[in-house]
Amino acid sequence: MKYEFHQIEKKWQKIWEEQKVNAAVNGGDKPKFYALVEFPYPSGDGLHVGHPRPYTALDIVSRKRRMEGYNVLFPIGFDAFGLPTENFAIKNHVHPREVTKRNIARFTDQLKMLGFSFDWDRVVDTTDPEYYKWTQWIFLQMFKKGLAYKTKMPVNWCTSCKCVLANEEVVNGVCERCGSPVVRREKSQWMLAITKYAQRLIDDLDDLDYIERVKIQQRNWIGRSIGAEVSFKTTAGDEMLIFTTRPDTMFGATYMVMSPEHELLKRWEDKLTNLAEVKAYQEEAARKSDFERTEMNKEKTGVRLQGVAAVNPVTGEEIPIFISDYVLATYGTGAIMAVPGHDERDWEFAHAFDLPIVEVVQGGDVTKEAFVDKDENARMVNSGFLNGLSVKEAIPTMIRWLEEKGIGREKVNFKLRDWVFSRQRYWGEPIPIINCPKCGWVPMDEKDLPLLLPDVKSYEPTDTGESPLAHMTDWVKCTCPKCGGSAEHETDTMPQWAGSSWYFLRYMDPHNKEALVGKDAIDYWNRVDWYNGGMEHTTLHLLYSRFWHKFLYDIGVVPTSEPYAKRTSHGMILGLNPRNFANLDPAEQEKLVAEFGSEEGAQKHLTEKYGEMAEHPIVKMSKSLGNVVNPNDIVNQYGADTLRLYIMFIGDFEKAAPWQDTAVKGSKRFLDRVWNLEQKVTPGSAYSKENEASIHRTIKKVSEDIEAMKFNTAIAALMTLVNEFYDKGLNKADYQLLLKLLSPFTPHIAEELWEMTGGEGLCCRQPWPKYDVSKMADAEKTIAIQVGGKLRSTVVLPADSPDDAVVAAALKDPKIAKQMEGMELVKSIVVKNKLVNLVLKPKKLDKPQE
RNA sequence: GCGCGAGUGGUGGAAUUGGUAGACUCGCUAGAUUCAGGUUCUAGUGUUCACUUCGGACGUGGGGGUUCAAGUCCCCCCUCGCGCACCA
Repeated sequence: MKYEFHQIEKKWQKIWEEQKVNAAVNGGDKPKFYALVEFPYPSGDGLHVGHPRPYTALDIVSRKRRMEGYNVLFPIGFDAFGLPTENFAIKNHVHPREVTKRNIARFTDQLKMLGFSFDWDRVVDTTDPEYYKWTQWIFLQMFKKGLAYKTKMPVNWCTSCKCVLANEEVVNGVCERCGSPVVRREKSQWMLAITKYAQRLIDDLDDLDYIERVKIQQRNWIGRSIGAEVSFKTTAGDEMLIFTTRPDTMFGATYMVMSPEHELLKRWEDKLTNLAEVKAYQEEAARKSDFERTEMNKEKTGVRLQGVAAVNPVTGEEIPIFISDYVLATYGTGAIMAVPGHDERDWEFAHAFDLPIVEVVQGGDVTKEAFVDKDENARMVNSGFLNGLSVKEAIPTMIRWLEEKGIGREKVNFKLRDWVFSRQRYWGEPIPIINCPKCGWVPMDEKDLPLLLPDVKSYEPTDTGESPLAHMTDWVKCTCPKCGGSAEHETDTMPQWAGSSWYFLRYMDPHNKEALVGKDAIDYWNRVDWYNGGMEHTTLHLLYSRFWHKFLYDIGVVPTSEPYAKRTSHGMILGLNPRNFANLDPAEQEKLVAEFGSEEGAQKHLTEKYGEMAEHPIVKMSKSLGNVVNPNDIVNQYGADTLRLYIMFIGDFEKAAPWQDTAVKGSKRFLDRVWNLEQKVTPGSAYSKENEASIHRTIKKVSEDIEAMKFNTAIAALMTLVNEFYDKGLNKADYQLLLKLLSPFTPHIAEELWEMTGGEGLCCRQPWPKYDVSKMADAEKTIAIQVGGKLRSTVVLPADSPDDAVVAAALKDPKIAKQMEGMELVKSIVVKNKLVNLVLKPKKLDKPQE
């Protein structure tokens, strides 16, 4: 019989669905396990081969857990609000809802085709009013607690999406999504006060089982620094507040700098004698995009304020104030004390403007460069009452002094900014807030939720920055819930990150009409046990959802302050670059070499033709390069099991890996061999003697590797086992063991062969095999014999042979005997069951050789 | 610049309480089977010298070091990827 994967896969997918083998139950005696993968954005392109990598990984874990007796919740859903759908809808004159429906249907088919063991009765769709009702509800709770507020502020404006972006969505000054330039605009926006949770978001990372690089990235993003806030008197009469991490260096503060946007500047207008110059600089700074402002190695520019100066509180000296765009309005207080001796930027600025540089910490040469080491043991100089103290002592001494004088205090500062939460687009959750001319911003009544998205004729974004909803006068007009007067709905919508910030809770209780999640359900499932997702979400979705969860914890909705016990991350699937010489077909290569003289010449030609990108043999998959792999094609050609196997075998799960079409057939070949192996099976209800040790070793290896996400080596171990079965023969018990181990990876073929060999019930419902360490060891061991650390021979000995027996056997070995000629044994090292190393030295000759 | 990670055959990648480097694939070579096939099987495949045999030398980005023994530990250097980036 042939391995007819198409039929087999359809057959078992149907049976699993009918028998609901993957349904999670809310409650029961089994231990619970909640495995989560990031739900997809249902794009018009359908699934690409990147999707199945994390899905297959947690599918394997989930299937193994079920076999181990867990009640497993492994759900899937769709994060379906967002710009691509809206843009597609605009271009093709279809309603985004229709587009979304079609895309979800397509994704569902594709996901089912791959045999993932999702519980399809728990599918969540963020654009479903029954779902976004609760997204809106959470927003209302945040509003009521003062965590959601509207404020006028400079925002990131994407010139192409015509929409504001959160800081997290701006990458190198361009839009994370479309790559267009981002400019600064003054706009009134809804904000979420994530900064109020900054401390907890950092501290609580310590107890979580996240891979380290995720923790590090979140810590860096939140960016906590400890220092002091100090107010400096000015000659204008008011005070200038600054933040510094180096209060110890205050005696070295020879000037001040504030950002061009600083609010004090407005108040000082009548005192500034060079106001025109100041204004010109402000305008110049405002015109620059984020990218221009943050370009590295930038020359320091600025303007000295004439007419106002500050007073250094420790030295009592009057020092000048500058404005410069190297000081950011959005960090700290938007102003700094400049210590050019001990800060690189200040040093550069001081040099450019010929300002005095004072050394206050010993250890460098401040005439040559800033000495920035925060060496705790370095001594203070030129620092009045701090002189002679170490940096370590000087910091608290200075803070105490500032507190006594009432002009400063210890202060923790964060890089994290509040979250810009409104978008001027159509396809998102409407913000359930009403603008009343009398009462201001008023929350909608909870019982009026969901606030439905209206059907609009045109959802094109506008250049004015107004939401498309603003044109829907009927929808906009409403009555104020507070005073009953006429009022207006907020017309901005929520960002795409809103719906995904709590979706994992909805899976626990997806059909609940009374609450976002029922108490029984949340008490039972508690939180996600294992969450796998992309590194690109570390400072976006992962951070946002932790924030929302902490809020929900604070208002008593969820029982845990953290949503995910464990977080792992997969590497990207890359593609071969068809424009790189190495990836051309041989005929093409030959032709180019003939034409350009050499491979280097040929590559140079390709680089000239296509640009620098052609230099890289492995690149991201992209439509424009035509190297995108569609999982449907692989399934059609080889079957879902082969795709699943290959995508897990491709390499280290956490690292990026290039898709190679030719390598896929190795996985197919393996499954063919598993299939054909059935012909060789002899009767037997216990593991055969000759395979027993290998079987126990393989069970251990596969079990442990799945937990460690080392799927590639787990599969290699299974391949080795199959190779051994071909060599040594196998019985039915051996074969069925193989099928059980294979079942999480390639469930369809495992199920079919299980049935063919007369296995009872379903393979996926068998208990996960156990291993016995005492049965893993071979009776005989191959011992390596080294001389001076170099392998010279091997010898086969009974397991656990005593050291002296090993040495004796080694010395008897003919190859070793040859090595021993003219030498004597100095010492020998034996590593049990592994090797013996003989250390030799030349024999002293008793009599001269003839 | 700072942080994190990584450099191993023709290729994807194994192997770190230091203990036989290259498991398991792809590719390639030879043979067999089939013979229109992207089929299957057997043997081989790090480089190199010897090649009649035994075998020898070298080999994990480069250079030092520790050790009976180093891909693994220590010091210096180079390259690449990712993240952050004037954060006071």
